[in-house]
Amino acid sequence: MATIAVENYLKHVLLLAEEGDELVPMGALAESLEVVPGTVTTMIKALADEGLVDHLPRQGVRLTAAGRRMALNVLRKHRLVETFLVNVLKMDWSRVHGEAEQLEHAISDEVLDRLDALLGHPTVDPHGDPIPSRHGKLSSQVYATLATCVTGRSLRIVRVTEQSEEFLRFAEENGLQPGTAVKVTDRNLTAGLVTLRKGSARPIALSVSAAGKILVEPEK
Amino acid sequence: MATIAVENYLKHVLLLAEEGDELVPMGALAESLEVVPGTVTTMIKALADEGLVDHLPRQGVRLTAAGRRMALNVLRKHRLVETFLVNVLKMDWSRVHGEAEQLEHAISDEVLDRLDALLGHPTVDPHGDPIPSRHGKLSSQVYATLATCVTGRSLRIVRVTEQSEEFLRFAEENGLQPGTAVKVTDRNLTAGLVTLRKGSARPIALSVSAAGKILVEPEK
DNA sequence: GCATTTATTTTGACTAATCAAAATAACTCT
DNA sequence: AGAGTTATTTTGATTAGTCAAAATAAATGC
Ligand SMILES: [Mn+2]
Ligand SMILES: [Mn+2]
Ligand SMILES: [Mn+2]
Ligand SMILES: [Mn+2]
Repeated sequence: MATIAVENYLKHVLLLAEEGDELVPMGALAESLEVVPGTVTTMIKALADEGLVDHLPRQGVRLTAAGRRMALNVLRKHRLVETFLVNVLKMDWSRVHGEAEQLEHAISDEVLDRLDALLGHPTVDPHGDPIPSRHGKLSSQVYATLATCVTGRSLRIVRVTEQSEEFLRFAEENGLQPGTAVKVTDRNLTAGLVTLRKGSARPIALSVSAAGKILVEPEK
Repeated sequence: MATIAVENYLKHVLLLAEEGDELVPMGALAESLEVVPGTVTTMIKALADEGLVDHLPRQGVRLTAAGRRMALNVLRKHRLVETFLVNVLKMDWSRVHGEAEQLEHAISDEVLDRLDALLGHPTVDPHGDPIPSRHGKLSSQVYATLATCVTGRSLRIVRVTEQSEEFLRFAEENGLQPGTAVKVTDRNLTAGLVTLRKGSARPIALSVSAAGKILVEPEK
């Protein structure tokens, strides 16, 4: 039986590998899990013995098929729970990440399936993060960001890739949520500033780094 | 921060004390928590140091006010989660106990409040178990059981005090759930048998010990 | 190419929770 | 009251997960 710690390690390896089977450096994993590097080395060696990851000493770690399957199941729980908390319990999208961090380890596969049905089999969570399918398929579509997209064209926000409460609250206050139509009116890389406009409302200014967290697609 | 183990210990002390502040023997706690007695002694001494229980060596254990508050909060989560699983996710009442055993440790007080509102502030769970109020009030009404009630009178089932899947499935198959009207037609204590009737349907025979798990009130 | 910096691993220690088995205290029965 | 039984506590180990700090390997800079 996977413990909570094991589930968290696997999920973080999955997220840090950012689609594809790149090696995740131990330091990145330690940072992401908020533990010291030595702890990660110890734990990863144990997970490697269980056949859940491949550990290339001094290089990094990568999920095995078995590890990936478990990680995707945890991620599916996380994102479906977030969707439930926002859509059904009407919680603020900036607060659900921490809740889901706990609940993802407490929900059985049966409850997961019923939640999925209750929610109408959503494919993305409230932040636009893709929800892995029941059979382990995870959409890996690549989107432009407000820092990299074309300017002047009408775009639709599809995802906000940042879970911090502050950022999400800020985005919400400015109506920058999945589904919103926006247009980048100006981008000054020297100043590190992106200016955009929602419909005919007053323009919004964003740092390039903040803009990079907001993914968009061309409005059809 | 209370760990999962601490929450479980406190909840089991609460349930075993059966309303009132009787001392719970260490052996009963060990049995109920499915750990060996020595483990309970160790853990209870730690909880006593934290001020969550009073430990009278060689006699037993009892919750302090602080411990009772925490235990009631866990129990409230447990029973509201069960209610959610049955009423919203339509799970079978015989399967929700195990799920709630995990979820009770993973949901925050905020989610708890929202679940409570979503469910319409229920006062009992699907088994008829009373749900502690938000402010720590737990109904301790005493009911007759099918093994002790008057015979011949029309009664209403209010609670089934047994969480085993087998028993709950059996009760469900015979329509013996909270809300159902029944009448004890015969009780033979020598044979250990109770016979009852639901409306005009065929009679149902129960052992006295099974009948003792089903609580009833006079039909008004 | 060697010295320095950085990342990773190792070592030793700690905490929470548990068990097995021995020790002890408290009942029970005659 | 003493013997035997039962419940509880103690003692010594074990496992999972963690940190601090020392050791080592790899990469970088000049
Ligand atoms: Mn988590
Ligand atoms: Mn999300
Ligand atoms: Mn529990
Ligand atoms: Mn119940």
